[in-house]
Amino acid sequence: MARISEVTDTQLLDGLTDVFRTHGYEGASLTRISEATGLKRASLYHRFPGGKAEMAEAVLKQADEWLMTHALGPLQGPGEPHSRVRVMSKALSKFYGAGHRSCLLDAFSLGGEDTALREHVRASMMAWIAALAEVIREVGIPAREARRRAQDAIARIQGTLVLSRAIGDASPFQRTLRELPDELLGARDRDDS
Amino acid sequence: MARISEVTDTQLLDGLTDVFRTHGYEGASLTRISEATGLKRASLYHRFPGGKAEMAEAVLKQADEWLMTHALGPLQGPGEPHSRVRVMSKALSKFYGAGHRSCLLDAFSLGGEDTALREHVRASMMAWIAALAEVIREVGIPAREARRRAQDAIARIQGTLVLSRAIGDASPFQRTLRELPDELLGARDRDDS
DNA sequence: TGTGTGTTACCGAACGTTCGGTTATGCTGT
DNA sequence: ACAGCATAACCGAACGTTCGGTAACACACA
Repeated sequence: MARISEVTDTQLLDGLTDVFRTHGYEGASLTRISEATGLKRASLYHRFPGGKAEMAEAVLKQADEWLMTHALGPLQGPGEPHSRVRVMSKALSKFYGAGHRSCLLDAFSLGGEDTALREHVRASMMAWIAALAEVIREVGIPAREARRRAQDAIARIQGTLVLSRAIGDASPFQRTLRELPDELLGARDRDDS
Repeated sequence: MARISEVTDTQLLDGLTDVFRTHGYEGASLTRISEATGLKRASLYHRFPGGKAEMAEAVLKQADEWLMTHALGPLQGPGEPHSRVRVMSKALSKFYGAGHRSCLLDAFSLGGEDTALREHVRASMMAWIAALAEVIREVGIPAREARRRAQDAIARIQGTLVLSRAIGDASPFQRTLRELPDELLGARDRDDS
C-alpha cells in the first residue's frame, strides 16, 4: 500500500452516481465528474482505466447491488409480506432521494447507440422485474398476474420519478411508494390483458 | 420573396424532434441535428437565430400543439367517453411510435440547470394533467379522484415508456394504452391517499 | 422584355471553448 | 528506496456559434 487516497471509493462512486443520474451518460462530462468527486480528470483515469464507460458500469453495478441488498433482499426474507414491501418502499425512498433524484436506468437508456451499458441497463431492469414478481407469486398470486403487477409497479415508480422531476414536486412519487404494498399484494385484480 | 426552402419546416422539426427525444438536450449535438435534418450547422442558425435553445423550444411547442389537437382535443369533444379515450390512446400510440420513442418531457427534464426549457416542460406536463383530469371529472368523478387518476395515468405512460425503452420491448407501453380507458373512467376506486 | 437590386436560403470555414483521453512529474507514507 | 497516487500540462477532436459569401428567386424600373 501507499498513500491513502484523498478521495475514498465511496465518495468517488457517490459523486459519479450523482452526476450520471442527473445528466445522463452523454451529459456527464469529465469536468462535471471531476468537480463532483474532487478528483482531477487524469486521476479519474487512474481509478477507471476504461474511462467514462467503466465509470458508468461501476455506478450501475453498485446501484444493482444496493438495490438487491436493501430493497429486494428484505423482500424475500421472513416477516409479513406487507411489512416486507414497506421495508422496500423505505429503501426506494432513500435510493431516489424521496423522489428528487432520477433513476439511472432512465438516464442511461437515453441515447441511441447499442453499447454494453445499454445491455447492462436491460439486464438490471429485467432482474428487478423478476425479483419483484417472485415475491408476489410467493403470496399465492399466479405467475402471470404476478409478473404483470411487478411490471406495473416498476412502471409506476419510473413514471412518477419522471413526473415528479418534470413538475418539480416529489409528491406523486411519494404517493406511489405509499400505495405500493396494496398495489403489489392486494386482493383486487384488474381486467385481463 | 426568394428561393423556396429545400428543407421544409416539417422535415426540419421532425428531424429535430427525433434527435432531441432520443438523445436529450445535452446529447443532441448540432452535428447530429445537422445529419438528421439535412441542413448544415450554419444553416440551422438561419432558421433558429436563438440556436439550440430555440430549436428545443420549437420542438416542445410543436409537441404541445400536436398533443392538444390529436389527443386532448378529441377527449373533450362529443361521443361516448370510453371511445373518446380510445381515440386518445391511438393518438398517443402514434406519437410515441407504439412505445419505441421516448417522451420529450422525460428527455428535456434531465440535466440540472434551471432554464426556460425546464419551465416549459413543467407547464406542458401540468397542462396535460389538467386536461386529462377535466374529462374524467366530466363523467361524474369527483375532482380530487379525477386529478389522482390523471396523474396515475400519465405516470404509467411515462413509466412504461422508460421501461419499454430500457428492456427494448414496447409491449408494456402497449398494454398501458389498451387499459387506459378503464383506468381513467372505470368505476373501481382505490384506497384513499 | 430585359436588367438591376433586394431578399431569402444555404453553406464553407473558422471562432473560442470544452470534450474525452494521455503523458510526464512529482509528492506521500511505509 | 520505492511503490502508489494525484496533478499540471497537453493532445486532437468535437462542441455551439459566428461570419462572409453564393446561389436562387421576386419585384421595380427601363
